[in-house]
Amino acid sequence: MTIYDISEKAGVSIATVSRVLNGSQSVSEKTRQKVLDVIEQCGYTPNAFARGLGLNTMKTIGIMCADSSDLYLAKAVYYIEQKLRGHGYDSLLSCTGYDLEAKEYSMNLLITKKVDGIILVGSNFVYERETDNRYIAEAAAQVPVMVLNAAMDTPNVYSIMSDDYTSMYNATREMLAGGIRDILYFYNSRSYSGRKKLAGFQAAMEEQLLPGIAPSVEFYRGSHEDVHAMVRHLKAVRDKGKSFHGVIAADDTLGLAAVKYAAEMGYRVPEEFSVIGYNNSMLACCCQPELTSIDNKLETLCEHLISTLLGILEGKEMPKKTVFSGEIVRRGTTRSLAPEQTKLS
Amino acid sequence: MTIYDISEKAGVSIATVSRVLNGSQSVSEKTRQKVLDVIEQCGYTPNAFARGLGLNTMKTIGIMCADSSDLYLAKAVYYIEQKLRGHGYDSLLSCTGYDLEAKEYSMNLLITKKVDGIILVGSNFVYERETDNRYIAEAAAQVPVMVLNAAMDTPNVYSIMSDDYTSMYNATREMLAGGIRDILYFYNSRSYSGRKKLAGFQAAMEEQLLPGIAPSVEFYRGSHEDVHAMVRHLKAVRDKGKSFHGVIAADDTLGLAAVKYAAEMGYRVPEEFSVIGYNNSMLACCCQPELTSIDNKLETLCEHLISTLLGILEGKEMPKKTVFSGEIVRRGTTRSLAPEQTKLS
DNA sequence: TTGAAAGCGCTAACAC
DNA sequence: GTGTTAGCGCTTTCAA
Repeated sequence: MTIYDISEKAGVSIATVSRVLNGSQSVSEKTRQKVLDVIEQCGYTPNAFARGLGLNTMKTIGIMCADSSDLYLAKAVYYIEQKLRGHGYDSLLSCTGYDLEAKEYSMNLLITKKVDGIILVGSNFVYERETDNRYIAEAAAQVPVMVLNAAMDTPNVYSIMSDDYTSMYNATREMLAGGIRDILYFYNSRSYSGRKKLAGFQAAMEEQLLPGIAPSVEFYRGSHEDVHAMVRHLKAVRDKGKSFHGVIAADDTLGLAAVKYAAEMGYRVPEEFSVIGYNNSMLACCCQPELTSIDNKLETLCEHLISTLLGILEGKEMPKKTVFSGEIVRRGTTRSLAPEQTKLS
Repeated sequence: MTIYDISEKAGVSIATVSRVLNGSQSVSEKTRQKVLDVIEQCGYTPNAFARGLGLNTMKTIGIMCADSSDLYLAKAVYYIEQKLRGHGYDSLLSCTGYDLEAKEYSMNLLITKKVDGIILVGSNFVYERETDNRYIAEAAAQVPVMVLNAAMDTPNVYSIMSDDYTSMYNATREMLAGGIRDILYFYNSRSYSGRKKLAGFQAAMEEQLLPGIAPSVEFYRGSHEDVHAMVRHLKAVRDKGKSFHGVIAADDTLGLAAVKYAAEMGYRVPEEFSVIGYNNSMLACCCQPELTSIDNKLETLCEHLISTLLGILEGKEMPKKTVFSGEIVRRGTTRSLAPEQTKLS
């Protein structure tokens, strides 16, 4: 069933059918009705490939995501897909994993499929070394590239992010204000936002520590889901003699592991041991006591990401970088402070 | 940059370029090299739309998923996307929500986009009423439809599932064998697999209860992520005078809520209160004590789903229905039984 | 308001 | 082994 069949049955030319299909004004009401009737009756739908060929777009956006089963990334993908479809765009999903080569490969595939834009979900796509980000710049030469949670100063690359540095800085200050000095920073990613978070922690710590003393940080390499391995990691740190009574985690899963660790060590939380997580995911409510965590306004970020992208696709000038601030959500793993106490001297 | 440009620069016809592109044998090594050089040098990539139009496929599979931010569904989507891409297929993701109309709409969109097949992730796509499943049958008239975790006896619809009925039946028997009689079944979905699980629970209970006494079941309607609301729901049940010392949950989130509930009520788990969850997700390791849960082998299901789909697309005859059995993973929320005790008299 | 016809860029059947 | 050419099904000038 093609446009020719319809035009024939309706006794008009294919051009007229095409006009009806595309809602052109210059078709008489009578003709339109006749054509619509035939279309309805035949259950005809235009061939998307042919249309794509003519218009050079199939209204599809490529979404790249290292691991869409990660709680946080999955939510982002979900928001993004929903909002895109609300605007008539389809989403081509590509779960790339964390390996650079795989990312480059996926990126090329998406470009080959002629998507109208690419969204990088998660800051792990942006590397520290300029050369490792060339694949993004190359893609951006073809289509607009949106980056969630990371910034890149590259033409046609747009960033939407939360101010992770400041969020972490404030969280650290707050824990310090609560009287905890031996804080361990527990993280599992050296991504763009991972680096910002770490820097925020270090900045706050260095204001308080004696000069020359480095803040404690621990990098966890294992599976992002293996809470037991995270707990083991913390125990190993302790067994090596590094003592800590507070953990600031780059992620709620790590934070939850810290809560479990505290329980296993017999610490009372938050009296003897404090924890702050990141992302304010459902995990924060899954442990006991519940986890204080930083909300980075994911849905807002995604909304802005999409509206920026749509603007670009319409040819509008849009901001290259949009930054929102995060917010600490206090629960049971941190001591509540009197308002004046939250300010450090 | 088109195939014409390449053919011209290489001094051959477009047919030859096309042959090189598609790895045809009947091209002399010399010509092939020349063409490849030009392609490389120009950075040419074939236009996917034109190709799609000619071949009538763009090697794309539509993935429908009510909520890809759900822990379980997200994992399924992840596995499926990975395996598809491993076989050269792209994934068009559509998060439909739980509303029937939205599902019908999304399904049509995917068909319109001319995907090669559709995968329904999660049993909530299959309704109890035959007429509500017409949209699936209609789609299946166009392309193969794969259903994860639900069965449908419809041409061109293929089901891959875990035996939820038996898993739940066994889990319930095991809790009964542990000496708990006042078990509450806590669920939040009347999907296909939701109905099977419920039936498994009821069957096991009815073997033990006095005739005429109905097993306790509670349906939770709230957000799938709101653990607090789930706990409140359980408290409300208790406040209405229904007492229970065991919870079998249709989902780990509900199970985790039951563990929280027990803690808030001051029950010792598992001595005074038992819980079994479902899906064996990371949540099972997030609560204290850790949650006994049923593993339904999601990755295996997804693997078989994909290989079945690929078989169908190659024109092979494939099984309409594939069933795997689940497995109970025992953790801290159930009493461990001596082997002979696990058998009920 | 309508129609004829020229692309869009590729594949594949057929001829050489 | 290589080239010619006819589609694939649509959009969009340009004329009428």
